[in-house]
Amino acid sequence: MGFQESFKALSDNTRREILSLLKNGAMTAGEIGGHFDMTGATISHHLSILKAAGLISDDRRGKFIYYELNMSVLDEMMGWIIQLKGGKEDEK
Amino acid sequence: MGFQESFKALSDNTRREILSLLKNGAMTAGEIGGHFDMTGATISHHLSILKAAGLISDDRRGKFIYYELNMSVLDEMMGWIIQLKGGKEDEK
DNA sequence: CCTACATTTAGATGAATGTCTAAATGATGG
DNA sequence: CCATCATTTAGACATTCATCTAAATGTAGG
Repeated sequence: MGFQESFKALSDNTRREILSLLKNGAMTAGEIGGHFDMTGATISHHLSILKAAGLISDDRRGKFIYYELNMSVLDEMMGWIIQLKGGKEDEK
Repeated sequence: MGFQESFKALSDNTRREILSLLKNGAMTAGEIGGHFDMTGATISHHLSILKAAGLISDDRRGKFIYYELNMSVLDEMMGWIIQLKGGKEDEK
């Protein structure tokens, strides 16, 4: 992991929209795909990037795989931004 | 502008390091470049991306161009993350 | 088992990205 | 004006990325 991966994951509109969808609860890959004009393969690719970045987790229930938001990486990103805004006291 | 541009700007290690350097105050392009093992042209390119994203501003003083952190876009990014973490009340 | 459905993986393609070298622009001071 | 220094712009190149189509995997139900 690392910020490189996290920010890169968030740097794509489709992936940010996927995260917004998941704000309201877990969804299957198919449900997510239904909100976009892209093939399932492309959605699956975006989901794998979000997962590799630790921004979502998946949970297979029978035939479906449910995806849901994972807050901890978001918290780390917020921490990085806050530290940047934090002022002149902390060198490096 | 837009989040696409902002997150993309932050998705590169060099650019995040540049922002960290600027946390302690404005610096010239040359000073910034001195912290990296890259040509000035490459640093200039990164600075232009950060500037296009609104994350830094520049200020020419004679022979030098000073760059400094700009907080407002960082605030917007934080806002986006907070809203994402915010829970189920806000649809969209 | 076999079929159907949900999702991923593999491979291809065009566009975007990070980096470099070389040349151009801008500003200063003799 | 001209030489010099700081920085950017232009053009090239290898790599990464988003997307697609086609094929593979995994799971459930008859």
